[in-house]
Amino acid sequence: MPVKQSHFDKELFFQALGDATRLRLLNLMGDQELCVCYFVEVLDQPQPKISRHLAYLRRAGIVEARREGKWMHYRITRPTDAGAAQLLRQTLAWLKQDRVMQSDRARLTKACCAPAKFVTLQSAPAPTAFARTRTQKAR
Amino acid sequence: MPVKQSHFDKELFFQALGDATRLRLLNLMGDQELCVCYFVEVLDQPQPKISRHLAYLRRAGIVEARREGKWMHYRITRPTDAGAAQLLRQTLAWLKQDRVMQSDRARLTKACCAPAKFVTLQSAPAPTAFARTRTQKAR
DNA sequence: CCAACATATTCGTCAAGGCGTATATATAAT
DNA sequence: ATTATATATACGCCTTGACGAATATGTTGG
Repeated sequence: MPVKQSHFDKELFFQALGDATRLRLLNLMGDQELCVCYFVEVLDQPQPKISRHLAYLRRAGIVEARREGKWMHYRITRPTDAGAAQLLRQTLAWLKQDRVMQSDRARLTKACCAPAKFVTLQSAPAPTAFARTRTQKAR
Repeated sequence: MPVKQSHFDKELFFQALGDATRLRLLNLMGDQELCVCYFVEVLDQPQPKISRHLAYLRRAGIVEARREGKWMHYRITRPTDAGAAQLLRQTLAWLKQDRVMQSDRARLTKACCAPAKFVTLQSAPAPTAFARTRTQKAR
């Protein structure tokens, strides 16, 4: 007898990927957890817009959020569906080849290594990947 | 010096995949060329609806069309962008695991092997994959 | 409690796109 | 030419979702 397959919504999955801002957000997250303020800073877009797109990705089951004090950290989730997981991985790899995505990542690195230069990031928590390279201002 | 990358529209690509009907159409095409009337028959949806979705896929550069007399044959195109091509291939493989997609394929096989049973398909050209298995009614 | 800060949500507006219905176009057959 | 057949497009209606602006929520520190 066949195994009851979890009904993964492929339509919703692709719709979530069908927006340039959301693709840029996913590219920035990549493998590391990121705080909202970094998205706002790096993409230079209004904070409500960023939050709305993150909420969309969350509803689609592509990202998860974790609260740490005032800050919200978003990270990419491995979808329950194996096919979706593989497609997502491959999509992220695809994005890395994109010019715009590369420069986004470059700006993120800059912001993470020298956040004091950005007024809005002075007290932001550093992403884990960069945590060791800076003095820890946030608890 | 870097090679000038063709600006493949990833947003449009994913949007094209973000619709259940279009996914079903792509699944039916798979690797073979198909005539519009088969889509209409197998999916049991109004013909204008099918045509509109095929037009969408065409605009997105995912399928190509070929006219043969009164009939239009649609087939999946290999996208110019290598990453998109791989994602598309993988998506098609993913679809094959889906219940609905499997039953769609089963109905297609039925329609192709015994089209005389379907009034609307009596004079339809058989897909190439099935051409040898039937008497050729269409030129 | 209150102020400051980070983030989320709401609201009104607008464009994209899905649908059914009707109609137009293209080709073939008579 | 006319008619039938296959497919495409146009129209009106409706929903989704993207946006900016304003406001609400949640958390920390005084």
